[in-house]
Amino acid sequence: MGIPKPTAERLSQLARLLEQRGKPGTPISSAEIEHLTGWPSHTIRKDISALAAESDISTNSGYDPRTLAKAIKQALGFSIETNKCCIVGLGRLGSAFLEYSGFQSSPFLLCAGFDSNVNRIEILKADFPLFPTFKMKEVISRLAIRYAILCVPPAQAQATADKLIECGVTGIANFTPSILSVPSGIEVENVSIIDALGSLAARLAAKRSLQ
Amino acid sequence: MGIPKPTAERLSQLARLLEQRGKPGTPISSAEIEHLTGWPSHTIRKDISALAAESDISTNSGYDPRTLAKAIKQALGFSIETNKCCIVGLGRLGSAFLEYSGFQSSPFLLCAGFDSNVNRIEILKADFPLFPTFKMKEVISRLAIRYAILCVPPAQAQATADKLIECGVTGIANFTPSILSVPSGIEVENVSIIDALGSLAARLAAKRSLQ
DNA sequence: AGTTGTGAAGGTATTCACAGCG
DNA sequence: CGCTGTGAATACCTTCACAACT
Repeated sequence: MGIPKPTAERLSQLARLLEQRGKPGTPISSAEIEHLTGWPSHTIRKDISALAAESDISTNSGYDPRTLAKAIKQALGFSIETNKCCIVGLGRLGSAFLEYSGFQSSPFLLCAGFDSNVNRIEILKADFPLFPTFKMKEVISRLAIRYAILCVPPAQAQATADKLIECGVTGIANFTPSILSVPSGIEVENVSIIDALGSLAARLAAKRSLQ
Repeated sequence: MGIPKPTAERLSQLARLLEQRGKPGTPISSAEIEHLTGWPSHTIRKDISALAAESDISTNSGYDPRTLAKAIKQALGFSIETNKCCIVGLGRLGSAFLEYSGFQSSPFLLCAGFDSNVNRIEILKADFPLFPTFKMKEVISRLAIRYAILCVPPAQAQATADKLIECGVTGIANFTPSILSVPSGIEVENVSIIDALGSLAARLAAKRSLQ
């Protein structure tokens, strides 16, 4: 019941791939997706079958990109509601997300930024308002924000996370190298460049060892 | 044979946690790690047992943080050699990594940055040299760089990746929203804020649905 | 007591192989 | 035929339960 986590991750990336591929009219086969992504074609077919979508998704020469992308987004709940997010910590990393282009076709909406340095808030520009940290409680509850992108210095990570949770945030994308501890019911996703490089190295080492 | 991927990810984070915890002398129990991370204590014990480490790693009241951290790093190949990395694309996101503090206790060494905008290279400061893009081939092969952190605009992502691979890079941490296609033998790790938020949302939805 | 360590059981995801369809 | 779709087999990871140790 429900879509397996690894499957959901692949499908989410597949939807992005379909959009960036262009040629929305010409069908795409599981073999072509294998070539583009490296995932075996049978895995892709299984993943797609988990969508339990209508049958007009595929033809005799592959999948229809538009229909498939739509089916994926629907199955993953991307269209049901837009989830509000805020950025916390507008240093180099945090402020980089102010102009990140990837949010458009996603179910997530950036709608606030916070930093304890009032000066920064006045200098930086964004499509949504920026606030000093002491207004966090008021803004997060007023806008009903449920997700936070945490980009503060490592030493402040845990304290800031605690505060966010108190304000009603239930999901934290943690760009800090700190490991956060949170009460049950709250989810954290660690987005660490070190972990990313680590798993690259591990996979390359695994390949090496089997000749 | 070999350490399972999910286990390796948890252990890598655990090593960071042990270091940031302080008190390197006082033992830590699997129950305490469960409290800090949310991973069940039996999973942690299984993970640690996969290290096949010497027995002085644990006492009757828990694990010795220093010994455990060392054992993890060794098992994950963190100490065998330092892996050289470069940053490609020094816009907001890329330049943020120039001052990222998480590299110290990792097996990865940032040793070059590239951008096509010569002006940026002169303005930005880093502990390692920055080069214009046309020197990529020469620098990457001279320094024997094998990992790249890709931070260019999405439209240039695939072309830049192709070039990096041609230069000898075998692992790419892709911070771009683009999905890259690469030949076999090359590994890509997608580090996407959208995917991170997506998996947060999926996990929270799963929790909701089971009451 | 309170801890780790681990074989065995259970659950999930991947891979296979081939049926079915245009 | 080339393609998708899917039950069955396999491999993998997690969870359990309890023995062993201090």
